[in-house]
Amino acid sequence: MPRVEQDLALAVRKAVRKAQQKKELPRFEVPEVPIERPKSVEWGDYATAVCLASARWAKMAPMDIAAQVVKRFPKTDWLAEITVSHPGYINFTLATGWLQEQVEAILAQGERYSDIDLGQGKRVQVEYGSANPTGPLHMGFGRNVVIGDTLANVLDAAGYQVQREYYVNDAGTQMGLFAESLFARYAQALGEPIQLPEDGYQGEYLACWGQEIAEEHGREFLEAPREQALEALKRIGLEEKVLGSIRADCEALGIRYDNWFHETSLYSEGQFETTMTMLRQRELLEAREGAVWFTASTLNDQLKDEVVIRSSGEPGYFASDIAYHYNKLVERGFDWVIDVWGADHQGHVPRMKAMMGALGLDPDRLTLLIYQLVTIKMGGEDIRLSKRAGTMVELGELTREVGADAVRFNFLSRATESQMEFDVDLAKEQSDRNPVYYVQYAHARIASILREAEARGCSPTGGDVTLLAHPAELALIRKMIELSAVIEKAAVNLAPHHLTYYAQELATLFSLFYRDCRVLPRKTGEPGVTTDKTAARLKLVEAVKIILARTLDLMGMSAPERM
RNA sequence: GCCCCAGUAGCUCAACGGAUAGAGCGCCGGCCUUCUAAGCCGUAGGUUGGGGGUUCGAGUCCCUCCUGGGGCGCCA
Repeated sequence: MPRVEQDLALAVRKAVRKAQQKKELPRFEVPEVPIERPKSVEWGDYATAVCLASARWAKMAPMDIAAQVVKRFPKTDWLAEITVSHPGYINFTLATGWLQEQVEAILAQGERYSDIDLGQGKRVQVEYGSANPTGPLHMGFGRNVVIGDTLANVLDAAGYQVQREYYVNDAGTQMGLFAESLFARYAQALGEPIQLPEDGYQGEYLACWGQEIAEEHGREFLEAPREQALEALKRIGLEEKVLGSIRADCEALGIRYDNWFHETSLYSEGQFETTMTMLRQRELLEAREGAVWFTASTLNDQLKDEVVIRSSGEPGYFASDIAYHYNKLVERGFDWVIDVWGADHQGHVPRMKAMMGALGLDPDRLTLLIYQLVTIKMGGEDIRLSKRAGTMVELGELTREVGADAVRFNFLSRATESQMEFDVDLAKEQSDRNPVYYVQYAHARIASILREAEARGCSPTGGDVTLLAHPAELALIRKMIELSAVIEKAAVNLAPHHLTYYAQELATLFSLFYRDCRVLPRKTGEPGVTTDKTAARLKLVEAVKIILARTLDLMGMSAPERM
């Protein structure tokens, strides 16, 4: 895996020091050396503005500093040209030979060519999904699971050891309400005139599940004591119905999990007691108004105190979150924990950070990744989603109608901090023109070329990559080596949306190559392509297939051989 | 009232503090006897919500105002 940016930054730093030793530059502290990709080819493959930033410390014109740095730049075989341009940039152009070698390197290293070692094996847990388990996932949660799953892929590629977790909130009042609602639907299915609780879950899905349970179990739960019946329905509803549907929806979208963590286990295994004791010892708990409070206001006057144990004796959600995160960071010892949360939970972030401090943990070990909520447009109207009111579009339904790859791409192509509108009608209607198909089409075309090559007996074996000198070929190679930088950017900023843009750019460059450079000899007439060039281009095309497939894989999408 | 996020082309959205702000969709016009036309080429479209400031340099950082979304519960 090439680390061009890092090598360049180091070399620039070295050159400045050398020039300073030779008294060609005055002594000054070298600032961070930013390496960027210029927008125009006339500025080379990479550029740095470090001389512009240094000008005020060096008390010299940026152009003059740049000239001195270039003079002392260490010799390398992978750079062809180093130039200076106004108002003081240093521009670097990669050697053609080095670029061509990367094709061989990609073929040799395969899909892991672009992986980096940013994480150095650190153990990170990404928790995503984790909706209240009281019904099927709605569309809005698609954004949550797609961001989380893709981020996990990216961090894995960036050298972290990743665990993917779903937190099942199977304790608390919402579950109780769910059980009562399900009981009512079950009873109604058997002809009993039992009303839904006032704040109960109204969704159609509960009526279906009630019906199913009535068919499977008959009047069993009507005859049982109410408490016992509610417990049984809660268990059946949660394990069989809710989690069953969530697992199915995730699977349909290609969302993977390594672990499903049940909230109730925090109580049954003593985790909850342990953390409460810790907080008590640190004098952060206070009994007041019949409840027990976490006195966050003593830690930070921006914060309000928070109830941890309600006057009913039941722990509140914040209490279980403390225990849960203690479990992740201390008991299970993850170096870093990332929770993917919707913007409706943002108010919870400062409390969680304060809680980390209260437990004596470094707050940076916990990242709360907040994504802005999705607004749904259907039939030209904005729809408000509410599971309890039953107005929802189910994620599974969306996946069936629009297709998993298109759904993922749609949710993925926006930065997490920007609001997005999902126009369901447009997504269905335009599924053929969705950019995801553009990327997949490029992959399918490559597969087609390779099939055709085999049928005609053309082979890449012995292909000489130094024949790959056409501008379209070199542009493709340049884009391929960029994937490492994209993975890094996505991992550092927790911004998986960069992948979608990269994928489109790579596909575009392949399309241009396809237009300008024939791979296989023409069947009839001339001019054709020499055998040498065919072999070299087959190597290039195979490499592109690897990088494109890897990019699609990181986004959790399929790389079709035919379309 | 206080806190968080956003405001960029007709629409949906990009842009590590860097050079001339970019894509897709949509509009209009071209290109299939040749490896997949789900493709390619061309045209049009912008005072980056308004106003100040910091900086060699601001869509990006700071202040302020306006607009939209979210939060401020013994729900999660």
